[in-house]
Amino acid sequence: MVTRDRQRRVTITDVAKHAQVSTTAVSKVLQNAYGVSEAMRAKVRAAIDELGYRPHNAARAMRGRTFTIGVLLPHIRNPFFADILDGLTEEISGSGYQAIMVQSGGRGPAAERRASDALVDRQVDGILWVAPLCSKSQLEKMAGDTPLVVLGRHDRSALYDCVLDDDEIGAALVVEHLIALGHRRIAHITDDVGGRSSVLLQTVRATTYERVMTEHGLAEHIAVAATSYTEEGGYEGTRELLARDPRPTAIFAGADQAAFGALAAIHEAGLTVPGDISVAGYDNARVVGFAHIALTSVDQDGALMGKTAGRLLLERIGGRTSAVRFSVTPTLVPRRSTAPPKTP
Amino acid sequence: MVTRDRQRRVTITDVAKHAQVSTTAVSKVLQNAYGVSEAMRAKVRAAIDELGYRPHNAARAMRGRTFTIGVLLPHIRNPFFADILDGLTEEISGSGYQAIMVQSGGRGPAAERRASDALVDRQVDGILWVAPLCSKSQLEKMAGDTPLVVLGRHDRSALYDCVLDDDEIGAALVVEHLIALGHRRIAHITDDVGGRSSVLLQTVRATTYERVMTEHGLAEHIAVAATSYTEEGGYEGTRELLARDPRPTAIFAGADQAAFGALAAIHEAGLTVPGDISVAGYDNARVVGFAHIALTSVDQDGALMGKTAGRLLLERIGGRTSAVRFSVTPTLVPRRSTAPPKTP
DNA sequence: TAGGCGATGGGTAACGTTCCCCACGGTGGG
DNA sequence: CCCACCGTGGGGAACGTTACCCATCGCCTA
Repeated sequence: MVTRDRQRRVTITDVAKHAQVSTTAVSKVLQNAYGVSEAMRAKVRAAIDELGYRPHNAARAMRGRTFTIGVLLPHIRNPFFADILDGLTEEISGSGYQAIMVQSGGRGPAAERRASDALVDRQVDGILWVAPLCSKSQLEKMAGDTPLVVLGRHDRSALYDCVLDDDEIGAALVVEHLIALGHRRIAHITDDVGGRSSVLLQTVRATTYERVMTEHGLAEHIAVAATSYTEEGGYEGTRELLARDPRPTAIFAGADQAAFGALAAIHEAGLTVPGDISVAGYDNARVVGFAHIALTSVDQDGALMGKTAGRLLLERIGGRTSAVRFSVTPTLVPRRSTAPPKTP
Repeated sequence: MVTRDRQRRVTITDVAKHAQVSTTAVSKVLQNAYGVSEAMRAKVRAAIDELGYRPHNAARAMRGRTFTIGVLLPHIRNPFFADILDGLTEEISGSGYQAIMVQSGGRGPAAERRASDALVDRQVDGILWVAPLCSKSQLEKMAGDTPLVVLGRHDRSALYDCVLDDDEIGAALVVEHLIALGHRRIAHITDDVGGRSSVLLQTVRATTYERVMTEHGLAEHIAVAATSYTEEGGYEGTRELLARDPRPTAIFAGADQAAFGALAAIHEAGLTVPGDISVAGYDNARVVGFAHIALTSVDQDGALMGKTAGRLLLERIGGRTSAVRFSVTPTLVPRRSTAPPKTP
């Protein structure tokens, strides 16, 4: 490998020389530390501006802080994650921290592990982990190294904070909405890529679906397609469900993305929404209200969740060691994709 | 701020002690450097495994390399970016490099600047910058610090590589497709958030639209709504276009996301697609084929572009200094959202 | 007036890694 | 037999920043 002849960076030493003070003084100004006179502050600030100095992150990292927050996302295809990230960005902007994202999903637990290691190795000051699949003990191990906030997972730990929506309420809202409309043959599309652990939100949604169906005496109509929370998953799952006889009159997809795939499969089968089949999703990503077929969905305020996660992370970085659990209550947003079933 | 009592990391010194060799030797093994016997290699490898050693990234960064590639995306809402990232990830997986993402857009040029600075400050070994808005001189300045590949921008530089699709061909394909169907009043939705520089792909698409219209004697029907490549932008732009009299019979949205917004606005106005109005997008993000209304779009193979960008970046990091420009030829994917206009 | 104290500024040793050197031992050719 | 050379391994400085600790100075109090 050839060494690039990049121009030498401006360092804290250059600033110190230029301002005719010590590097320590410059560092103190940078940290807003105690024991710096106003005159010193001004002098150093001027030198920094004049030279266009920017702190060298790696050097800071060697001393313990990087002013970086790592975000682990399964992937970036789900628009709901963008809402979360917007909230996070809003919260940490102005705090001096910068968020970096890494994709954790798509290639199984080994990839997830690699991605989380990558953030730890890069010495980020805190990690927001969205929908982790790994074990609680692994999360706690990481929390020992780095302040950690977990989003979208139903467990508790004394070592990290949890931000989630109440998926039991959300899923129940959908199923009860469909039942209230008169549906009985209501099917569900779930994600089983990460297994069926009860801490995973997809498991909670699926279990709640089954519970509510049973409570309403509809246990015999329970029909679950276990694919994934993606367009492809929704498409395949729906094809599977449509092949059953009698076919469902409503489909509750565990995520909006899967619901999109469901719409495609239904259309391809020559059926209409909501005429022949009602479809509901979950997440209420901004796009679903804009879609041609406005999708009934469950809103869980991703921006608020992201914002809260950012706040909790900053608190933890600031020294809080007690654990916090923040849960938002989801609401149903009925739109045109759900309607009473045709009388048979 | 409280110092966390995180357990001390395993360092190269620990490995060296455990293997009873020097730190230099361990480093050499890590680098696959010349001058290391097979026995030494094995001994060090064993010690590394036994201790679970992972190199400390910040310390490496101080010496020049981080094994990190930075990706600057305007935002993560556009599913097309996910295709690019998949390609990049595929290419660099196994190379020892890790990609980290930063959002550059959403809050104007200052935010873009902050995001790019963040990556430079974090000493990434190379940067893939998707759809930058800043000036060429700023890009070249960055390229002096860090190997740079720019994706989706119509310029050339001796200092960085360019990956793009031929937007002239792509836009022409759409407009000619609509004209061939019999449309005359074809409108366009463009993005002018980043200004109207001719190096921006949105400008190229808009200019090409006007050129092809003119070439077909349809100059008087040119109608452009300048909003943004988002659902909201497509929605607002379409409302604006629908208010004209006579209203267009076809809308070419410069991006799929905007096309989704257009579909919503058209539906809201009580019109049908493609019955009353044809709609075409650009990017052919995977989701558009799945949507209920399958959208006519332009495919530019984001995965290939991402993969190529990754390759070029690795080459540049490896020492290549000559500039490369890689252009994919887009293809039209006609779907159900475009059809001949109603005879008036 | 001496001693102490608070406020400010600086010297310097780390942090973990790499890489430029140099040392050492063995081998082969003159 | 001596010297040059090659293959291997190690010593140690350097990267930029921070934080501990000490020095200095001016002022207040006993």
